[in-house]
Amino acid sequence: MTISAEKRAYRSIINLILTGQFRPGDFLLETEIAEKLGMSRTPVGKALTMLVSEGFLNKMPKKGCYIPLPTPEDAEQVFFARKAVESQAAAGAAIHASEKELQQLQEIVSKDKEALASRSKDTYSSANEEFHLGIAKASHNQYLEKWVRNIFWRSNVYVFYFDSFYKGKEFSVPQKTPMQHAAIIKAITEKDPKRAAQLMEEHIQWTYENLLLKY
Amino acid sequence: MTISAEKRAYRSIINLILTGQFRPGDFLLETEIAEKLGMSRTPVGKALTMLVSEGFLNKMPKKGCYIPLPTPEDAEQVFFARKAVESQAAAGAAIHASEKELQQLQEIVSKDKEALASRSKDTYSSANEEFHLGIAKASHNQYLEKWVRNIFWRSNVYVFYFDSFYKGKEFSVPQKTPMQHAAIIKAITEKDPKRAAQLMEEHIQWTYENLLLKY
DNA sequence: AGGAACATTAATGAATACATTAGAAAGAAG
DNA sequence: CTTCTTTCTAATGTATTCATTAATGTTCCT
Repeated sequence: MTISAEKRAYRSIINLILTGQFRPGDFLLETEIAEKLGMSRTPVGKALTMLVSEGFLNKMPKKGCYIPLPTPEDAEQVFFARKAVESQAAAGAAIHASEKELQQLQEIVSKDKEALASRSKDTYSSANEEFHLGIAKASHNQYLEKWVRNIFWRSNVYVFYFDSFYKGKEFSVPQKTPMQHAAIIKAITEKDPKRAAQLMEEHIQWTYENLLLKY
Repeated sequence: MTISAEKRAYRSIINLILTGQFRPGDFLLETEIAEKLGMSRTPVGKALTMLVSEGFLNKMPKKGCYIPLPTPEDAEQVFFARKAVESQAAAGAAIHASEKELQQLQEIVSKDKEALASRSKDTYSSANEEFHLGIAKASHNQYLEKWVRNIFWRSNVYVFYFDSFYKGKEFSVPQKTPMQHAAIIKAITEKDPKRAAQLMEEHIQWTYENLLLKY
């Protein structure tokens, strides 16, 4: 089973951005990416089209696609939107999650604690992504799941962007994160949608305010 | 200023679906649409790619794009997702709407009442769309706005699909809609985000339950 | 008749070729 | 030296061509 060039392009572009090889404000040239990935412009163009329609990139007609510049206004929009969709994804998960999914979510809490101990940014990042996307998946709502995935990646641009100011300093996992995650999972397991939503909203708000402290 | 072929294709495809020329389950053939619109497959392909990534169409690799079949499960997901994003868009509008936007929203309430009087489906549809998308725009949150637009169109497929069972019968505008709309606008104007969100959620829930009665 | 192997076809997936245009660069006028 | 105009270029926008494949139909054997 060979993966399509379009999907490869899509994944690669996201990686290039999240690993900082392209930075906010940069234009992503179809021609350049196509060459780098050893494919034609066609699949690259479609991948860029997707990323634009997902709000991950902006586009200027006849000019190209670029990574939106982080601004306080956009950050506020991103985290407001995250609260909206992720809190309701958590509520949905409290209603629809299967036993197996609840079990998997429990395991993520353990990973969280390991990440806290390891003080490794990659480990933390990975556990954090599993948590948020795992809940989205457990909501069994394809629309919410898609939106959560998109806005989560978009918000990661902020996390990585601000972290770049702190290169060299020791990475500090926010201490309260694992406890907040655990509390959310608990509410979902107890099938308490209102509480799960409330806790998720507070958690994201807390993440946002934590980010603002870095200005 | 000439509009791009890609945008024309995008608009046209949405119209073809919402006007019932393509029906749920149908495959949208690039080649057929390209011919119909007098353009090549390239811009049509990109338009389809967008619609898929917006959740408006589904896609099977190497097979094509099709309009998802309406199912009770999907309808529940659509309206749950609508409640999530539209209620928070209403909250955002209560916080961020400009004076001019508030004025425009007020005018829509008048249109609503005219639509109720005219008993015209098109007039009602148009006023309804202006209301929901107008609030999304007034939220000044580009992510919520995009999601609201996408899920609103998706939910319209349901409205039109179920209405098709009632061809020939007189179209009846839901009587309570204008009052609900007016109440939401009032909350937004009074800058009461919590109340705006609550009312919007109830309005969408009511719309959903009304739809279910048609089974 | 039934079904496995093969051929046909009609669609998407991808590469290439061509058209258009925004922006840079160069040159002319003031 | 600045500013306006022109030219050039490099990128996107679109069309076209080639490759691949899922679906269907056909043949031939049992």
